[in-house]
Amino acid sequence: MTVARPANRGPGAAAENRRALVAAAVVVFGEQGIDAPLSAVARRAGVGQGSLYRHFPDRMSLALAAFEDNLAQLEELAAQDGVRLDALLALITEQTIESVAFVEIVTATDGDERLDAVTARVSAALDDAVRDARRRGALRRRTTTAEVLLAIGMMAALVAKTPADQRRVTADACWSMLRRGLQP
Amino acid sequence: MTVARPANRGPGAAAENRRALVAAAVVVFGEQGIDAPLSAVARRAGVGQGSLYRHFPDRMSLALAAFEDNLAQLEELAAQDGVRLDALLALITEQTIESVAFVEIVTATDGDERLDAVTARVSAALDDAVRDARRRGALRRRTTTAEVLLAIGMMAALVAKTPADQRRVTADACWSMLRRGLQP
Amino acid sequence: MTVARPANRGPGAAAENRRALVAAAVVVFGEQGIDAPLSAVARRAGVGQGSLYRHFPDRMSLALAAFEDNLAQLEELAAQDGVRLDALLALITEQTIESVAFVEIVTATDGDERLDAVTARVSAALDDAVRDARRRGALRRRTTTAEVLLAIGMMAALVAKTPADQRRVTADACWSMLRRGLQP
Amino acid sequence: MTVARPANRGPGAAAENRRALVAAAVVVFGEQGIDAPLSAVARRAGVGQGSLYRHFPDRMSLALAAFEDNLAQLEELAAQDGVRLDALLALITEQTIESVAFVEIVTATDGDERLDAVTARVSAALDDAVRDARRRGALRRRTTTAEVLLAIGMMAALVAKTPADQRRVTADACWSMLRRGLQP
DNA sequence: AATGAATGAGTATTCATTCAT
DNA sequence: CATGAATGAATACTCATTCAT
Repeated sequence: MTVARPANRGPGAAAENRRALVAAAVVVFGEQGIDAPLSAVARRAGVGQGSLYRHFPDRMSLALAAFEDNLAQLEELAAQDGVRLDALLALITEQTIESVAFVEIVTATDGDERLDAVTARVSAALDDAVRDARRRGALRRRTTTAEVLLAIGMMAALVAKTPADQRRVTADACWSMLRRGLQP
Repeated sequence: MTVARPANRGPGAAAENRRALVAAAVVVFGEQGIDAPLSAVARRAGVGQGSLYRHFPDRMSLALAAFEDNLAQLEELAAQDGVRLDALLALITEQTIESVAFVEIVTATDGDERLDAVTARVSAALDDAVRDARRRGALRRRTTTAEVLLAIGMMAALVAKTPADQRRVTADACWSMLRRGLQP
Repeated sequence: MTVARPANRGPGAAAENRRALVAAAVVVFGEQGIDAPLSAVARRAGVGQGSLYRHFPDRMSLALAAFEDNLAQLEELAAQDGVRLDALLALITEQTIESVAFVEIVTATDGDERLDAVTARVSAALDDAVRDARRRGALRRRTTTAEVLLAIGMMAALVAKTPADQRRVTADACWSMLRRGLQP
Repeated sequence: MTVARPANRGPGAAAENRRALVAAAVVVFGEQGIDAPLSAVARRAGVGQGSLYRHFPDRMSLALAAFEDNLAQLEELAAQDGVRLDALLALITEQTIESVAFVEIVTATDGDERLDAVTARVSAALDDAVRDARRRGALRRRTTTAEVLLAIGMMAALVAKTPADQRRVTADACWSMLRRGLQP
């Protein structure tokens, strides 16, 4: 007895599925955190579980794809002329507030090397602005990008544990203290 | 369906069981975080599931018991004459390094009021030292205990996400920046 | 290490405990039905689990004791001069409405012989009134007590499945039909 | 911790699984009542727990599916020309005798609206026959379908509490009295 | 290459019953 | 004889992952 099979949109749907999965992951991870059920992502994407696994063999690869957008935005902003460090930090803060998972991923503990790559990209995106801020006297002499990343990490880690409706306030309070720690 | 019953060490084992459960919880939560399976705690304590639930009706009550020791230590230290804020922060940092779960609890998001009590106790333990530090000029004028708690929160949140073997280094780096943010 | 043991009121408390257990059972079974946790009964009675088991080795023996009162009331009423069947049925109906468990026990399916004894007592309590009702022409000729018990059983079984706040209405509706079935 | 995976008969097994689950539910619920462990149903169906939950997200949906057959039979019979109320009641009685759970469901107390739908279907199935019986003088004037349902409810509630081997006798006795209550 | 059903291990929680004190 | 803690079996439910079609 053959069971009614729903539409199999065929190979052509591959790219479309991938996009849908990423979009769904952004939302689901953003709402429920990085431990959200993958089935929820697949469901929201309107895509079979199997396809999810084909495109993204593990949770991390899906998460990375989901937040590639954030990274790209950051890099794009960083590439603009005369962008100040504050603007970049503001963007990162915004992204953090919007999605718990973004932080959970970036500060994840698994020895996954793909994460190192992410950190490297963020670091690279900040590098110029850090140097510029140092020159302008907005940062203490000898402040490294790593230190700025540390500050970001602290803010983000705390904001991630904060109920959504208080995140912005918390983030502001964090920066208010951290900025004094970074300034000359 | 009555089955052979294993040893029932009797009510006399109650206190011992409780201790064993708390000890197990310290280890298990410390290693796996606050979401660790309760069955793992029971197993490690060598105690039946039912006994765990009798002693600690929910996860939070077990967690609180597990970290009561930390709080007590903190309060004891705070009660000593002439204790400086740095010493208290050092103790908290040490506790954080030793157990992920401690932070997860303290910074937990659930509206559990027992957590507010914990925060209140930490706050109370720091209060005198904060005032003293302000007077000594070790803190900026008008720095509140709440701000100190914020700093602790950031440090702890980040350390909690750091692999065990790098926690101390990370904690030091955090404080190095946070201290500048707190000082005049 | 000796654990603090709460009051052991000693053997003298036996009778008192028994009474407390029965009273608690009436309430708990009445509210939650015959499958209520025995621990709830012990707790409400303020008596140890062990004592419960000593007095009542199984659920049924506790249940029977709990509803002995109902039976006694019925027998008492039945013993009065000139009592009509209707009065007895009204009492039984009232008891049914008040406690689901009463029915659950009386109509229980287990081959427990103690239940047969209960049925026999109810039957005996009704016998005279049934005979009288037949004589008065309030029951069809040849109506047996067993038939009356059947009617009671149907009413009770249905009422037992009815939400508490609709039991009285349901009971009335039942009797309204059943009475036509019993009358000449 | 990936373990050896047993046969996955594939999606083709879906319909077959569903059927097996329903069949198992009929038996298990019929034997043990509506509170039977769902795991017992899954086991008897030779189907994974997860599949059970996929097909039937809650106990009630499984139960309804299990007794859909009974309803369908009833509706089919009701649709035939010139069917008498007695025939419908006989069928219902037969179904009741065969499965405790059928009654437990139909007379269930939860406010589940799906149950109201079932009651409505039974009611609809009886309506014509009730009207006809009234016309033929087989029912008292003004007897409503609701009253007939009440009679069914009483019979069923009692039969459900009767040991399997005495159900038929009990059911006959019930109807014998109830019929007098329904007739002119 | 897509689909979505199948699978069962894992976890939380409850409760009847036993037994040391 | 009372006490109440101990025990673990039983059950509901979820979800990561596999795989027939």
